[in-house]
Amino acid sequence: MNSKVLSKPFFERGAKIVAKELIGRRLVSRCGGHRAAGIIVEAEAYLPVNDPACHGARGKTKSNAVMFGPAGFAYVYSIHAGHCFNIVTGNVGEPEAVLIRAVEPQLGIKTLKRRRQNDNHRLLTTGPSRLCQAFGVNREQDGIDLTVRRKIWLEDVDYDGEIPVMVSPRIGVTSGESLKLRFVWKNNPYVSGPKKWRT
DNA sequence: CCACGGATGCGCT
DNA sequence: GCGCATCCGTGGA
Repeated sequence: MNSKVLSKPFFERGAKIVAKELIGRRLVSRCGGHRAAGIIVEAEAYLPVNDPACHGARGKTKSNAVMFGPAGFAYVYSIHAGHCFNIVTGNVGEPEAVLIRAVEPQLGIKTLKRRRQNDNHRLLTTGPSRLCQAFGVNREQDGIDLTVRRKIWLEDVDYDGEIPVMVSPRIGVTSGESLKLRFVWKNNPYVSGPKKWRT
């Protein structure tokens, strides 16, 4: 067991730097009694100030309350016909988070395929809603602690060289489009979005 | 109670 | 690349 769980101090920083540094780390899920893991290849930052796309921008509500709490907790919300998985960052009282948009499947492929009812490897965890479905994440995980090995957690991963990270505008946001807050593992096949924002 | 829209996904062209 | 199915939280009546 040489894998290190990412702890509070890692997340108690700005969403932008956390999003960038999460590229290449490992996401592990034990939700639903089955183990699944993947390498994060795409993440977006949502900022506490000057970011109209952030859910916390128009104040605290029952469903986004976790965003205003301490870092290192899960903020899960439903959208369209699925869910999105976020990690709260920064200070208490300031709504900021990192949205995990895609991972490269690593462990529990059979589980991922069954939950997704799809054999296409690229469609298992590419996109925030697909990722949640594959990893068994739903609103029941809203507010859980991500810094302990319980339901979901994140682990450090060792690499020989630098990870090639590319920056782009965020996907699907209708406000704050000019902000370059999306980070991807350059040329990784499991990154979502238009090709010009993957390479 | 009901209308509305969104950090989406799928199927079809 | 594009249209539309789908669904739940939110806010106004």
